[in-house]
Amino acid sequence: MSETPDRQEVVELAKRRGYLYPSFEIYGGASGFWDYGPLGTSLKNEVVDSWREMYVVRHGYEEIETTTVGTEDVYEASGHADGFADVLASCTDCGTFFRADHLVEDHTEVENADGMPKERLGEILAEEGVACPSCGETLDDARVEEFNLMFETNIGPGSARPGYLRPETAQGIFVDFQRLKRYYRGSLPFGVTQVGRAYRNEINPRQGIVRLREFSQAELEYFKKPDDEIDIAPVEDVEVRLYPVDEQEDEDGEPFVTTVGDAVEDGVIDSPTIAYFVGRSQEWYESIGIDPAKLRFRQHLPDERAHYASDCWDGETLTTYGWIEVNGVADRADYDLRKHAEHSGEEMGVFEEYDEAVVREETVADPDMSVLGPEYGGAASRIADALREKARDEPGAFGGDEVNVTVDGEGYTVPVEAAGFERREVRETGENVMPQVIEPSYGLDRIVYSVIEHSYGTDTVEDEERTVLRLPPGVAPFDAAVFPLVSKDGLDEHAREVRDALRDAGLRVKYDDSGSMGRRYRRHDEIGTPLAVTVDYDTKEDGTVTLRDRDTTEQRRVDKNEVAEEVRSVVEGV
RNA sequence: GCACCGGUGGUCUAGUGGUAUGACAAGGGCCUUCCAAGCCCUUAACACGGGUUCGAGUCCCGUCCGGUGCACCA
Repeated sequence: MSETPDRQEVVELAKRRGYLYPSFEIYGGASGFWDYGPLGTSLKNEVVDSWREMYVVRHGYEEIETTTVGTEDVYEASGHADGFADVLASCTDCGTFFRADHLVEDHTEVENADGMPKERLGEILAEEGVACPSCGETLDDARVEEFNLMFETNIGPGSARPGYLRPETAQGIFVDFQRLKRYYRGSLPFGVTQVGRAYRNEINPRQGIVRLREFSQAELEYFKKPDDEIDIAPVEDVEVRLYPVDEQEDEDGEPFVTTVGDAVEDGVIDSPTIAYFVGRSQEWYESIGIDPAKLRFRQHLPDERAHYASDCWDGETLTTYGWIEVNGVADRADYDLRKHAEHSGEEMGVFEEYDEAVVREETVADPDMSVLGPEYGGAASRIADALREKARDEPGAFGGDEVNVTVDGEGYTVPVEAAGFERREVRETGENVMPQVIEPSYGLDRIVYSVIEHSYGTDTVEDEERTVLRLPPGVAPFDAAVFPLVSKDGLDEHAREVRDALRDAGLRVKYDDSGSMGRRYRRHDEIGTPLAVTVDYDTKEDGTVTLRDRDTTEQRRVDKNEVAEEVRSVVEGV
């Protein structure tokens, strides 16, 4: 396990070296908002690139980009408008927050307090003399306020139409589902990804970059038939640390390490598809520098599941903030598509053809209303309905000259010719199914922060302590640094040529000729640059440069014409 | 949101009412043949807004930000 760093030192380094900046710092800042500096942006881009490499490139889960502002309909359908808009009552004596509707329901005769306006809830609390469950003081002067975690805005001038900043990127994919289903030519399963910002107006975010009001998500919505499961074979041997509900509820319960294959076989993870994405997540985390000893997957307890999820496994990393959630693999079932189908009236299902068409016999009645109408007057249409029902359920009743039905306790006898009874063959080639959704969703900011913490370390080089970010070469902000041994005798010009050659080869390179060699090595150790290329007097003689490794500090000589390939083979892990 | 503590150059820091100390870092120059060397010069701070006072980094109030605990986290 990597050492546990001092958070102050990590945050200080991140700010000082250009990884993370508090937003609007010159105006005092605002909690829950952080900017990425040049190095942070580069690191985050590398992390996002490798995420895309995994899902978009290797799995073919193509990426879309949807708006960050959504209309009210979207979030009414998704449940966020209600789910996010709790009425909170805060005790003026001890400051504790409570759900006002829960207080009213639990402590008075009033039922169905959910959805009551805040004014009414406040009145009830005062009238009924409800006491604060925390300190016992009466809540007659409690502050009762609606708090919606979604940022609200207006679409167009005035306040005609409310809009919300999206609280997750997922809804954009669900809302576009009909188009996406046509894009994938109507066949399940398929996956759609999105990377982007989401917004939650947290009550009091205080954990640095771990709890943000504006944050970046990378989400995959994997749409499948109810009994489709991804084959776990590619990840069955991947070792994962799991913390299922049983272990969490058991006093002596502990997370344990197993393989994805065994987790499915032993029924620890019900859904092979969820297990597959847990395995892929594990592999990906290790590739970007998350310490596997500080990584686990914890199953949500039933009462912490989101309103849409039937099962959920969270990836968690151990940081100086404790275990923090960095991703969730949630079984959203058909919740979202069903809700959007209901609210929009649109068909969200996918037509699935059977392997073989099913042919079955159907019995139907098509009553002749020109006979029934004049004969039975006002009862005619109900009699017709009864005939249709009878044709379906009791076809034998149509065998004679007449058929009897009962409507509202009164019997009617109808000539069988008027019933329009028919036996016919029906060929069913398939059915509409509502896709089930498995959603792996990643919190990029927390992941980037975890990578920084897990990479942070100190060691001793030549009796001097140094700070080093042991970032995997593939995600480090710079691929290499280029130094002239001294900035005279033409070595500096030579070094700039080497820099330019590396840049032409598509590598991210920083040139540095300030201070001593040792100082430059330290600078780049601290920001995690994996390799340093030094141009010295021998370069002029034999065309070789030294290539110095960040982690071992070992050096070797490489021909300057081959240095680009050498660097590339390290950063690409070949 | 409540309570307590804190906020001085990029970083760390001295400063108990009289125009802010030092170090490191950074930039320029000299020097320099591979792991924070040396010399010269330079840049650069009292979180913000009020108040008390002849005078406020210092005392008071409010706000913002951070830390810790409580609460919140669909």
